[in-house]
Amino acid sequence: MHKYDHKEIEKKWKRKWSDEKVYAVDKDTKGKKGNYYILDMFPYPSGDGLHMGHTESYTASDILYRYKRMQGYNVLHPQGFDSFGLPAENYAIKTGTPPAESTEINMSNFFKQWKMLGLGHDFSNLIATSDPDYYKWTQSLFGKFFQNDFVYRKTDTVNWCDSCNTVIANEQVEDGRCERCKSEIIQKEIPAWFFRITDFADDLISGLDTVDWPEHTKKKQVNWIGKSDGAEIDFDVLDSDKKITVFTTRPDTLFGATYMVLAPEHELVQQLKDQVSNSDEVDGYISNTQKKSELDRLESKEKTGVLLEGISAINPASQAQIPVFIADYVLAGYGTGAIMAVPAHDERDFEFAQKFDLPIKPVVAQITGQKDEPDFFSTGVYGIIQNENEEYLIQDFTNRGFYWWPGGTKEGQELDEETLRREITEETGYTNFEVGDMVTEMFIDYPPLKGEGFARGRKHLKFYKIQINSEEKVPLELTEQEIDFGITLHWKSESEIRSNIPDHPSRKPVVLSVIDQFEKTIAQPELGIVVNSGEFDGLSSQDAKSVITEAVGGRMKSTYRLRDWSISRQRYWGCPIPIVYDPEGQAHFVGEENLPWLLPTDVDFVPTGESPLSKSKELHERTEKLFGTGWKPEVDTMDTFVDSSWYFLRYPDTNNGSEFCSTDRLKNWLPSGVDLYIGGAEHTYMHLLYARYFTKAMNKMGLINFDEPFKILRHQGMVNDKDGKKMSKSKGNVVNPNDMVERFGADSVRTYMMFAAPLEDDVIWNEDNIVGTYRFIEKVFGLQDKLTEKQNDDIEKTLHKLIKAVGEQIEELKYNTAVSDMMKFVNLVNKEGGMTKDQLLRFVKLLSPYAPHVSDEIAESLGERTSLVASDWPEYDESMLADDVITIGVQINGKRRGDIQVSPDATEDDVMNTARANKNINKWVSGGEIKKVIYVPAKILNIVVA
RNA sequence: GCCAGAGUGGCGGAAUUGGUAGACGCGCACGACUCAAAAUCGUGUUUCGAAAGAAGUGGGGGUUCGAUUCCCCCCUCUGGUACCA
Repeated sequence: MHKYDHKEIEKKWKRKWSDEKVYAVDKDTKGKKGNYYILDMFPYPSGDGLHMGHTESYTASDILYRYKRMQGYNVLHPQGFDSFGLPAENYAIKTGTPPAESTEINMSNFFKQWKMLGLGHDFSNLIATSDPDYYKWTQSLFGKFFQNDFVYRKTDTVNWCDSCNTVIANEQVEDGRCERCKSEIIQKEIPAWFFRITDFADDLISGLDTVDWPEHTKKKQVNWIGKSDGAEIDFDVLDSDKKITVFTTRPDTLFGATYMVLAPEHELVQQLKDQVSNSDEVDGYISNTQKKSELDRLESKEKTGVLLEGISAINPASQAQIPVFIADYVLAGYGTGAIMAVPAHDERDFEFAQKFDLPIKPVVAQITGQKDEPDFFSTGVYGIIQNENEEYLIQDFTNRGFYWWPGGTKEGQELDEETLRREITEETGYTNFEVGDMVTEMFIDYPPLKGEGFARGRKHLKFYKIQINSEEKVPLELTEQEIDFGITLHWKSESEIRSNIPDHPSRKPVVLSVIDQFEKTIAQPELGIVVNSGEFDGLSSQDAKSVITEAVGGRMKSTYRLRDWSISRQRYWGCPIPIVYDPEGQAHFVGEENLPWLLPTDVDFVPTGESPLSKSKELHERTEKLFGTGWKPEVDTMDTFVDSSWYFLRYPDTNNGSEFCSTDRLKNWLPSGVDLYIGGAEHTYMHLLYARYFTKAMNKMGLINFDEPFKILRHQGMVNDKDGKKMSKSKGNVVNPNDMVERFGADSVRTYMMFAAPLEDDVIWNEDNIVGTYRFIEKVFGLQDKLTEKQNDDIEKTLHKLIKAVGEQIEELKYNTAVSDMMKFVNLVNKEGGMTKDQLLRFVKLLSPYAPHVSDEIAESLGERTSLVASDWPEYDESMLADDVITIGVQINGKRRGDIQVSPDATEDDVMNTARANKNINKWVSGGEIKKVIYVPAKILNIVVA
C-alpha cells in the first residue's frame, strides 16, 4: 500500500531536480518544435516575502512552461528581482541597515520560497536590477538614449515637504499636507531628466493592434495616452500686442467661446500685469494655487478663479470682446495652459460660467438617435429663429403633443398655418417668428415597442430634448425664456420623407438640407450641426472644425494626456544616472568604458533635502579623477521603472559582459518579443507602457528589431481572504504560502490555486476548500494500488478525450476546468476499479504541470527514469473521441421534458421516433397538434405543440 | 461622474457562433465501517411541493420554437481614474 506523505515526496523531488539540473536551459539551441519564452513579472523583494498572488501567477506560468517543454519546445522561463526601490531605503533610514544588505537577505528568502513551490524556473538565469552587472546595462542604454536625444533635462514641479526634506508623491499628500508629518506641502521646481515618451504616443496606440492582450487592458492604455485631435487658435488681447493661444478639441464651437481662462502659472499673467487693475487679488490667487498640489487642484469640487480686470480678448470668429480669467481648473502643463471657455458645450466651463454669471451661447445643435434601425424612424426637426432681442431661440414642440406642418394635423384635426401661429403666440407670447428660418436639430427614433405605438417615440424625444453637446441632458434651463417653434415629421423611411416634403419655397430647401446633413453625420450621431455661428451655420460639427480653424488662422493639432516621463529621483537606492557635468554645467554621458557607474556607499540615508549621492565624497572624487577638476556628478538616481522596462531583454544572456544581450541570443529567444507575459492588471499603466516605450525607442535606435515587448499578455487576479477581502498586514488576514505548503504540500497548494477560479478572476483563499484538492491528489496516489492487467475501453476512451481537453485548456490558460476534468477522470477510474500502468503513466503526465512532485513520484514507481518534465506530452487518437451513443434533450414548447439516447448518426426521423416512443415525452405531445419540430443534431429536439 | 469588468445553489465556481442551467470541489444530511470519534466509502443535496408539477442565472421588459448567453431600461459590487480643454 502506498501512503501519500507530501512532505517526504516533495523533499525528495526538489533535491533530485536540483541535483540533476532538470530545469537548466540551453540557450543556444532550438527545441524540435522551436523556442518559447514565458515571462513572469518579476517581484520587488520585499521584507514580507512572497505572497499568495505571486504564488498564483508563478504557478500559472510554470504549468505552461512544463506543458510547452513536454511538447518539444525549448522554453526560457526565467526569474529575477526588481530590487531597487523605496522600501529598502526607508528601512535603511529607520534601522541604518544598508539597502544592499537587507535586499540581499530578502532575495535569498524569495529564492527559498520559489524552490519550495516546486517552480521549474531556471534559477541560474536570476537577475537583480540592483546588481552592478545588471545596472551597467541600464546605464549603457541610458547613454544611448542620451546620445540619440531621446532624453532631455528640464525643470519638473514636485510636491515638497520642508519638514521631511524630501519629495512627496501625489498620493502621500492629504489636504495639502504631508501624510507623515502633517506639515504643509509646497510646489517646488527641480531639474529632472525626461524620456521623450510623448514622441511615441501614436506608436504606443497603434502598436496595440499588433499584440494579443486583453481588450480592456488595451483600452485602458489608449485612454491613458489620451490622444485628442483639435486645433490651436490665437486670441488677440485688446490694447496689447500679446496673443493668448489655446488648444481646443472643439474649434467648431469657437463662436460659443464667451470667456477665456489662463492657468495661474501662465507666463502671460505676469506679462500683462501692468494692464491688470486688480493685481493684488490676482497675486493672492496665484500664491494660493502654488500651495495646492496638483491632486488638490484636480479634486477641488467648487470652481474658483479671478477675473483679470482690464484685460479683454477678442474672439477671432465672432470678434466679440470677452473677459479673461485665471483659474486653477486650467493646468499649465496641459495643452497650452489656456482655454477658450464654451460654457454651452463643456461641463466645467458651464459650472464656472454659472458661478461667475457669464453668458452661455449654444452653437451646436445635436443629432441623436440610433443608427442601426432604419426600418422605422421619426424625425423631430427643430426650428430656430430670432426673437425681438435678436437672440437665437430654439424649441421642440413635439413634446407638447402636436406636430406642425401646413396641412398637418393636430389630434386628427386639420391645421392651417394661421391657426398654428396663433397657438404658438398664445403659448409663448412671441410673434415675430418665421417658419423654417433655420433647422437645427433632428432625431432618429427607436422603433416603437410592440403595442406602444408612437407613445414611446414621443417619450424618447422628450428624453433627449434639445441640447447640448454633451451626454448630459440638462441645459433645458437655457431655453426657458426662449421662444420656440418646431416642425416634426413622421414617416416610415428617409426616402418617404424626401418625397413627402410639402412644396414650400422657403421650407423645402431647409428640410432637404437637414436630411443631407443627417446623412453625413449619421455615422457619428454624437456630432451635431453648427448654429449661431454666422456664415458657418448649417455645417456639420465635424466639417466645421477644420473650416472654422482655417478661417481664423488656427492650426490643426493633436495633444496627449500622456506626459514625458520624468525619471530623476532624489533617492539613494536606485540606478545612478551616468551623467557628469563639466565646469560650464554641460551634461556628458560618463562613457561605456566607465560603466558600471557604481552607486557609492559612503552616504547617509537620512534625507537632507538633497539627493543622498550629493554627500558622497567618493563619487565626487571619482568624477574629478576621471574627468578633471571642477566636474560634478549627477546625484539623482533613476525611477525604478527604468530598470524594469528592459529586463526581459537581459534574460536570454544574463552573463554577457560586453553586450546587454548578444545578437544571436536575441535572435534565438526574441525574434518578435516575449511569447507570453503573465502579471497583475495593476501594472497596466506604468510598467507596461514604459516597457513598450523602451522597446519602441530601442527599435528605432536599431538595438533590437521588434517593437512590441510582449506578444501575448495575460493577467492573474488578486488572491483575497475567505471573505473576499484584500489581504493586508493591517487587517491581519495575510496568508503565508510557507504555512500552506507546510500543511498541504506544494502540489495541493498549486492545484487548488488553479482550480479555485479562472486565472484572471480574483481567487478566494479558503482553507476549507483546499482539502478537496488534497483528497484528489491522495486519490491519484492511491491509483498505484489499483493497477489492472486488462485495459478498460471506457477508461481508454475517456483518457483520450482528457488528453485533448487538458492540452487545449492549458493553451487557453483555463486551468480551473482542466483540474475539474482530471478529477472527473479519477472518479471514473475509481468507480471502474482501476487502470493499467500505461494509462496511469499517461494520466500523471497530464497532472504533472500542476502537481509535479507527486506526479514524478508515481511515474518513478511505474518505471520512469527521468522527471516527467523531460518526457513527452501524451498524444490522443482522433478516432477514440467519438461516442457510440449520444444523449439528446427533448423539449416540448421549449421546456425540457426528458432525454433520449440515439446513435451519433441518427436522422431527425430516427430521433423523432425515439422521442415518440418515450412514454414520458409522448404524453406531452399526444394532447395536441405538432406545429413545428426543431432538431439541432446531437444537441436538442424541440417539438412545438399547439 | 467617467472608463473597464462582474452579478448563477449555503459557499468557490461550470455551461455562452442562443440548444438538457448548477459540471467539479467545499459544506451539509443520511447510511456503511467503528465500542466511539476522526478518516474513508456509499447515497442524496437549486427552491417550493407528498406527488404531479411549478419557479429559477441581480431586477424589469423585448427578440426567439428555445435566452445565464442577444437587445433596451434599471440596481448592486469590484477595479481603474480625472478639472486632459
